[in-house]
Amino acid sequence: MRPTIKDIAKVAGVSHTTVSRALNHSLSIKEETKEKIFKVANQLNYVPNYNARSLVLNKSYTVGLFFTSIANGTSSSFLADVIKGVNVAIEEKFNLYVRGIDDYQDYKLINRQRFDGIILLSQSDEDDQFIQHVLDQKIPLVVLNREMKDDRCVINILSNDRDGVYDATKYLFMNGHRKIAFIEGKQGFKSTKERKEGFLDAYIDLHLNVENQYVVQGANTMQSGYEAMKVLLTLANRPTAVFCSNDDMAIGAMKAVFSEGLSVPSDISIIGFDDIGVAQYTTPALTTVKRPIEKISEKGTEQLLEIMNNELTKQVKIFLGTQLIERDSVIQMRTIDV
Amino acid sequence: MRPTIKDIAKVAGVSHTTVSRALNHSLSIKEETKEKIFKVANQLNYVPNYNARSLVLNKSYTVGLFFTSIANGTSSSFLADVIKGVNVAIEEKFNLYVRGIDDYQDYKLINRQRFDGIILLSQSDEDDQFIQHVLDQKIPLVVLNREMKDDRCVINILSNDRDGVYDATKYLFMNGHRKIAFIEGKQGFKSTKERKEGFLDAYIDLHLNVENQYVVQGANTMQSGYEAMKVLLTLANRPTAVFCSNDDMAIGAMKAVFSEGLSVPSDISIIGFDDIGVAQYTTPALTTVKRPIEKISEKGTEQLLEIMNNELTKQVKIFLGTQLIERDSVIQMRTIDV
DNA sequence: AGTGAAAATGTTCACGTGAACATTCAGTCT
DNA sequence: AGACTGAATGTTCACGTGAACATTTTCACT
Repeated sequence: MRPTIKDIAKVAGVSHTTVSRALNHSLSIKEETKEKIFKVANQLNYVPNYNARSLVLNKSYTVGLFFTSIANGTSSSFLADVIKGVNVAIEEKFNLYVRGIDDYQDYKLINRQRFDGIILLSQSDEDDQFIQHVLDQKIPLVVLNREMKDDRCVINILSNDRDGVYDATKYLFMNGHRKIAFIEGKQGFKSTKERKEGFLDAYIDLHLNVENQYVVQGANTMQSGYEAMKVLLTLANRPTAVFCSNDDMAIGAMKAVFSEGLSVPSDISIIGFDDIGVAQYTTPALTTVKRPIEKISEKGTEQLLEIMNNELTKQVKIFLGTQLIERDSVIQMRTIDV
Repeated sequence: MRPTIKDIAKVAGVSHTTVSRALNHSLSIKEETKEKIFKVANQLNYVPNYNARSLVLNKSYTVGLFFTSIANGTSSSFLADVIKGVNVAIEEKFNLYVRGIDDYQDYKLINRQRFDGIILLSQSDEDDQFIQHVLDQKIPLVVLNREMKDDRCVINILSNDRDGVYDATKYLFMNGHRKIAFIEGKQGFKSTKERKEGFLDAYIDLHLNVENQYVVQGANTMQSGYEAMKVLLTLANRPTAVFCSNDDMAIGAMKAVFSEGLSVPSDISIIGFDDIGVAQYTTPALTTVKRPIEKISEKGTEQLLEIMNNELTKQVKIFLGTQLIERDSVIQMRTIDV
């Protein structure tokens, strides 16, 4: 059996409380005693029992990392980037649990005893129910990636997708494009709505006529991007540029263009969103809007740890800027037909 | 404060042990009492305290999912596929804990009290130290993705990379290629070695002369594939086909070919390994060797749960086959120069 | 040396659960 | 009816830790 503080106490000839205090660096322990206890602890190869500690302190040393869904609509690179970001910032003593909200039948299992804090990568308004549950449980919460409109006490970190799309659309315009199509993301995702709004705002500000047929539904997957582009290519009045709500769909869309014997960007310019790893390795390299998802995750984790330590529940909303990454999938139109 | 079994006991007018027994479906509880207790438990919205339970039962309800490293050398798609696979099979009551081995300074924190079972996606022989630690702790273990040669008690599930590469190399040969180059994976990874061996075996069996300059080092990243291919393209006697140890590098390699104004597959044929999501959306679509990593993860999780429940430590080694996926990045050579 | 205060350590208890052992109860057999 | 049996439930304790409160030790100051 692995040693407990009582075993250490016996060997060191002190009471178990003294050991506890020493290990927790209490100030009222003589330096000498402390050293002795640490020595014994090391000799016995002591490891604290987190379950017992959790029980008495009512802490879990666990941080939950939740996604709206892990199986559906969450791209690999998104999942991986988030996990990497969180891993950078999280302390070793914390366990990191990864799950999709949709894996849960019942939120009962999500409570203070099990989670010291929760990071939610929220993609859909439907997560609100989950968020409410977490808040009810008074579990420190950080919501990333989706803006929380109401004034509930949460840390909210996100990228300004709307502006990102707006700027990208304008960029297409500045390059002479007037017939700009848009491939939407997965229905029900907040980012889908945000990005579409950014696009429409730009369209209006640029005094372009919004043609319904230029807005096509996708589902955030490469396949859906492929299919959506196929539809756009059948149009009599074909667009000269297509904005795809994420890079995965942009990759699918490029494939669709090639499959018709057309070229990117000569025939069709394409812009994506996210700047995933492959984006710079496609041919042509994908012009896209970089969303600092790893940074967001890292920052969010830091904020969460801060709340967990200080117990103060300040409310913060941080927008991390997006950035247009110019690569080779957009061409400058020579003839501008207004 | 959330209710405990003692609160339930008080309301139901029984002892807390009776409540405990009822909730755990003990046979020696009258059906009537049991019903009453469940009713009260539901009314009070009772949720068991896992910390207390863990303390007394010495179980953690936690499964650890470990990677050799999360930040280095593990591709996004690999990470995501594994997590998805595990999530399919794991039961709701278990927490899933994700970390890279290299995030740990000290394995002390990895012990039976914290982990009921561990799934290791092993990529390097250096993981052996970790494996030994886990075995010493008598934590049920499943090692995926890398073959364990010795007879220690583990479940070992993996794909037969060597055969996969062998077959793919032969496929290039059958298509008339004689000058076949090879881009190695990240140094220190077992898969790197396995795949290289498969390649060399094929080379020998096909009576080809192994040219040292045809074997170039990579690091599993797209960038490294790009750079490695650049080197190959400078050779006086340029290869007609290149086998890349993973798809990421294949994507980088393709980019390198294009950047020289050459074409895939007309000038250079390329084969990858893994069959990641984008592989079918590159242009040309990437011919590759499919490795069923999600299946491996799912299967591994099932096996782990089995051991954890039955307590019996059987030893299993399962090879899941790889499969050559013919797409468009390999061309049949017309002139065969032996 | 004696006093008092602060520093250092010890004793006891609680956390929520489940197991071992103890007791009660209902029903059966003589 | 009394003794016995097994089912049903209760009592007590342990798990490992840390907090509250209690006690002892140390040391400065008179």
